[in-house]
Amino acid sequence: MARTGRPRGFDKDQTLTRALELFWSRGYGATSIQDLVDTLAVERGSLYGTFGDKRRFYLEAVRLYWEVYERHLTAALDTTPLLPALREILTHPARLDELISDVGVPQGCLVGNTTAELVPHDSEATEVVARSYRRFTAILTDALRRGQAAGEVTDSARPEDQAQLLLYVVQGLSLVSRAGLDRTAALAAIDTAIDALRA
Amino acid sequence: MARTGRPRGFDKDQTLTRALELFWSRGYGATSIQDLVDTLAVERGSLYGTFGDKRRFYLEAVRLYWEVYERHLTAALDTTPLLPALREILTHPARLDELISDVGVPQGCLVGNTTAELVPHDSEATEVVARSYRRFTAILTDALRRGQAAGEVTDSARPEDQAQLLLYVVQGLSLVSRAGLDRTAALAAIDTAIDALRA
DNA sequence: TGACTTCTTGAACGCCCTGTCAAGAAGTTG
DNA sequence: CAACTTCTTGACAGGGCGTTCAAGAAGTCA
Repeated sequence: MARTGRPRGFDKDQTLTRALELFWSRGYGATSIQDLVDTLAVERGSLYGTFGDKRRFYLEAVRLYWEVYERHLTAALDTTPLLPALREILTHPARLDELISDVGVPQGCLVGNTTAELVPHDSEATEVVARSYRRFTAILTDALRRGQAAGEVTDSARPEDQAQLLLYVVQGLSLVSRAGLDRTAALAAIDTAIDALRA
Repeated sequence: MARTGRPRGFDKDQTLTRALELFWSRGYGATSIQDLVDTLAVERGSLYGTFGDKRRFYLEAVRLYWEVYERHLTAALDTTPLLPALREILTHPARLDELISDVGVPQGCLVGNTTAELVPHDSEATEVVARSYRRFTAILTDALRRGQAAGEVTDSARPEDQAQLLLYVVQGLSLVSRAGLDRTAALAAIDTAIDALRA
């Protein structure tokens, strides 16, 4: 029994990455299948055959986005001292190193954008988003715990609570920046947050 | 010359308020004119005649939302001591006293939701949103300056920067809460932020 | 080669959307 | 009353949307 057939004429991962960029810059609703067909140079039927319908396609892109982001996050926090790394993470919430939106403007965090657009109506999207947030706080909690143990981070609050607060800060910055980024003000606010963590 | 005609059969302000609730709970794109017609019990033509097209209608609702919010914000901060009031503001970002969404779930801040959905593509929306953020930071900056002068708030950072950071926190909390609110964790994070402001 | 499987293509379907418009209803004014 | 203005109603147009599908192309396997 032959299990093979005509091979795909495009690279699945690369196509998903480019779709991610488009979804990221335009949002879910404002990105039509036709937009995807035009941008990806893959016909409708092939997209449906490969990725399922639009929603599945989008959610897959969000998962990929988070996967990449989490890798960067973990790598960045695996250093000493911690606070400069944390500052770096807060400073660039709207851009990943490998995935930069096609417009020059910050597009925010795709997970955050998804939260605003699909949550809480879409339960699957809610799961993906909620899990990303849990992962973020878990990773930061670990790092902050190490920071506290090393005497670098203040122990006036629990690492869990500091991490949760930083989630709010990074998502807030990411969102607000879409409306126009005053880089100086943003940096000053971030430094204020970092200073508050200092032991 | 007669300047009058048949009077409107519905209350304009009340209709706008109810439209605001619908837009708030569903978002711009996911709210169809038909939804509005059904919910508001006002026919399409009347809506178009009164509020213009969908975008103008929505932006008017966002302006109203902000107007109400700003009134509450100003009133809440016009008290001593400042920090409890600030805590109250951070605690309830997703609900206004007078405007509560029809679902039990937090729907976030309508300005934040607009930022995610229409900004930066829609320049008029960007203006409305950016101005709301500027007003928020201005009001909080004033309050924090008074708090610093009174010795209640730490002067280890400039009031402007503290205010900007609080904007991020409130917007981040508001957004993240849509994906499911862990009230205990949220409160702990907010207390962490408030404690960091204490002199 | 021929059978089989998978991918590609692009036309077509049905749906819902925003926005318009003409006819009628409901007021005010003189 | 008649003239005038404004609002209401709901059908309608036109377009874009997501999705499907049949026919053909391009591979593998025996």
